Amino acid sequence: MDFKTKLTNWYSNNKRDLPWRHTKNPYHIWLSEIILQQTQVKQGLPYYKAFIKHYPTVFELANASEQEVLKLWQGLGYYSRARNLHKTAKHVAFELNGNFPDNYKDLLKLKGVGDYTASAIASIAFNEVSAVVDGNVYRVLSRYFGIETPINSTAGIKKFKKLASSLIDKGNPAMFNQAIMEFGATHCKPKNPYCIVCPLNESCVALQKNLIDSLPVKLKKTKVKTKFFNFLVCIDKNNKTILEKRTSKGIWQNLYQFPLLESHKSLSSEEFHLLDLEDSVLKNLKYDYSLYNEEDIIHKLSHQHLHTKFWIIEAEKLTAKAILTNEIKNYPVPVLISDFIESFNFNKL
DNA sequence: AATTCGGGGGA
DNA sequence: TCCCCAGAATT
Repeated sequence: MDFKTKLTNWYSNNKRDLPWRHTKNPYHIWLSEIILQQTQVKQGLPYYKAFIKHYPTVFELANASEQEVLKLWQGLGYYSRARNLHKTAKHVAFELNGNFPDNYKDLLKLKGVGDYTASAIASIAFNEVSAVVDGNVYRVLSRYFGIETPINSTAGIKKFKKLASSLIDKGNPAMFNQAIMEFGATHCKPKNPYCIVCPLNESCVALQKNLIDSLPVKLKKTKVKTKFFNFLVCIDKNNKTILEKRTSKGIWQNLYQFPLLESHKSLSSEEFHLLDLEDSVLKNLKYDYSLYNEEDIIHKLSHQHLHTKFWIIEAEKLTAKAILTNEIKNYPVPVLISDFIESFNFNKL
């Protein structure tokens, strides 16, 4: 038996029952692939179900507001995926009459669709022979063939795409692509893979050479930066508060938060005045303040550690853009903010 | 070629 | 802690 036969046989006996495996609807396949980018099935599954329920077709998604889409995406991370999802839905619905492109080349033109996702949709929804290369494929192929080229180098990206293309089952590209990914996800795992009972173990180079734990090779990532965030949680006698939209580039674009002031260090309660309050929502306002958390809440992103303090600001009457605190739930917010909102009882004041 | 985008979970 | 996850876009 050759590589693809052993792999697809394993898949037939071991695949998980997942909702997007019961359809060839390009909208459903596309939605699942966007959600699953850099996201484990367990984490993405409830979001997939929620999106299908709220937006049964690409037209409902296209007609939704970006804020509503981001709210439904809240907690999943990489929010550019949600913004691009919405843009592409509008494009498909209004420019392409609701029809997704049906081939790799044209799928690649869609916002948020790169090499992996274009191959995935083309093969799974349209049976095009186009090999996917995701994190699972890198791991399976680097181990089986004993390839030490870094998977995130230009040479590695080309080599593994070419190798996967040479292995794909041209008679059933949809099954082969899903099989190799599923095999990587549940069998040829990063830690403690099931080599003893592996259908490919007789010919796996990494297993023979004891390289399982050192493959795949990956270039080291950049180091994490530390930032100090101070959120101003304003509350007035009318039970109103202030949320601001993050409009600039960077993390959490188009999500909402309490007014934010950054500092160069973690501030104590006595150092509140070190914040640049002149240019903040507190300008020309009488207020009392208190520190909600003495210890920094450290919110860890992949490339930033956010040392966070929440300052409770009580005022007589907030001006301008204040909203009722019971309306907060309508706004998409980062997990850091939603965790605070959950722990802080606005109604007690 | 490197960096920037989140958040959850495993060992 | 560190690493990984059905990667893409930007610099």
